[in-house]
Amino acid sequence: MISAIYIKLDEGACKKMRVSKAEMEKSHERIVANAARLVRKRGIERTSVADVMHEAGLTHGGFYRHFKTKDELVRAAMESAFEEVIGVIETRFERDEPEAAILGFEEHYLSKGHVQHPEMGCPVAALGADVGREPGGAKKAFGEGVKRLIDALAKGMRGTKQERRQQAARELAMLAGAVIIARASDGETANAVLAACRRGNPSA
Amino acid sequence: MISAIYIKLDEGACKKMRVSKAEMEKSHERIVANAARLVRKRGIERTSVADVMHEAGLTHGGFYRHFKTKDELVRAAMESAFEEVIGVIETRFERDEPEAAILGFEEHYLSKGHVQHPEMGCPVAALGADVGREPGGAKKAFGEGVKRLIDALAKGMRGTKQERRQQAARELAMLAGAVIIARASDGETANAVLAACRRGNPSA
DNA sequence: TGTACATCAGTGAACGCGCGTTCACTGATGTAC
DNA sequence: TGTACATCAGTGAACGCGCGTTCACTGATGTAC
Repeated sequence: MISAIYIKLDEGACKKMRVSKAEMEKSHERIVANAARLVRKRGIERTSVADVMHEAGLTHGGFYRHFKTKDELVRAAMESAFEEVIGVIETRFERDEPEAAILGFEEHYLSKGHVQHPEMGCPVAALGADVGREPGGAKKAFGEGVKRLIDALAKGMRGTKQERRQQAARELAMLAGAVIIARASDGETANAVLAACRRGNPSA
Repeated sequence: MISAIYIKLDEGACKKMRVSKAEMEKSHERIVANAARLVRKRGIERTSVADVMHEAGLTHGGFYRHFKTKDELVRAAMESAFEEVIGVIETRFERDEPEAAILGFEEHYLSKGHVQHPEMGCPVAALGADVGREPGGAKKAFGEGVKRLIDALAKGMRGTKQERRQQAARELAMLAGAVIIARASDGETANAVLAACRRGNPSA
């Protein structure tokens, strides 16, 4: 009798077995996409491999068919997040004049929405501090992403190539710094800092 | 014979017992000072209560005579770190003219030394991202610290009180952002961003 | 000032928990014939 | 195209580890008389 019940439960469990290559690729993309979301939301340390796999609709054991270590996943997630934000900038350049595109991006960057939703936001603000404490590999990937982000922003600046790059680097530093401060502060201080960093403000 | 050896070891162990109030206060200060150093170096999550106590010359069990939770320690450490950096600014104001003091502080902030030694540096750059993910209490203390830091910096700015505050907020955001990016990037990108944020640079 | 006793700072073992990673296993997929 | 078999994506239990926190204990400190 007990044995019969056991068998019934076992049949009901409906284990997923080997899937096709195409399905595996989809799984891989889901894992990276969810990791990119979760590491930005909770930070690298507080994002567990098991959580990422669960959000991707899988169980933790299968993780190592896709990545050798958690660190490798983090790098992939970071690169995906940089792609995302650079994509946002480039879409703006396609729609608007360079200067208007940059202004719009900056406004969006300093918005309440971006402050409250790091999971869909800039990896510089969300992961910079975390990556600073990780060993070598992540820093190289992060530096690469920052470089590309600066290059994207530089398109909307004025002056020589070097001047535009420097302007973009300063702008990125200020934007990321402001959002990090806003996320870490009470509402009043957060709003004051965000407002001060907007271009339209009186003493800009 | 074995029993005799056991007793000998036990005597040699020289357990520390209850200490005087003055000594306890010293212990408390050592705990906070080491926590302030370690959380900035390794981040809040990677700093364990046991590590902090060990660095303070104590064992982990005694921690709860000083703080109710790790979170309480983190808040105390944060406040101590803010005191430290605000102290640095005020010392500069005592020695130099306001504008020179600010320029000197900014140069120091963007220096290689500050980038490489977060444990003695600004808590905004070191802890901002971490605090953003902590529950309520820490954010209030952080916001308070940021406000005081902005007020200190505002003394070296020009214009009305509001303009000076806004200028200071923008400056702090840029400085913190630049150092966070520099710490998280490879050497080349790090230097480029730091250089771009220095006042003396050609397109500033 | 001296004595008897309660207090409590600090110790170190122990707790439950979540983590990254490993592993034996399953059975559909992919391939060689 | 059909068959037999090796491969391997995904499962879920298990591992060792470090963490925050608790606890029984120790004996010097602090206090009441």
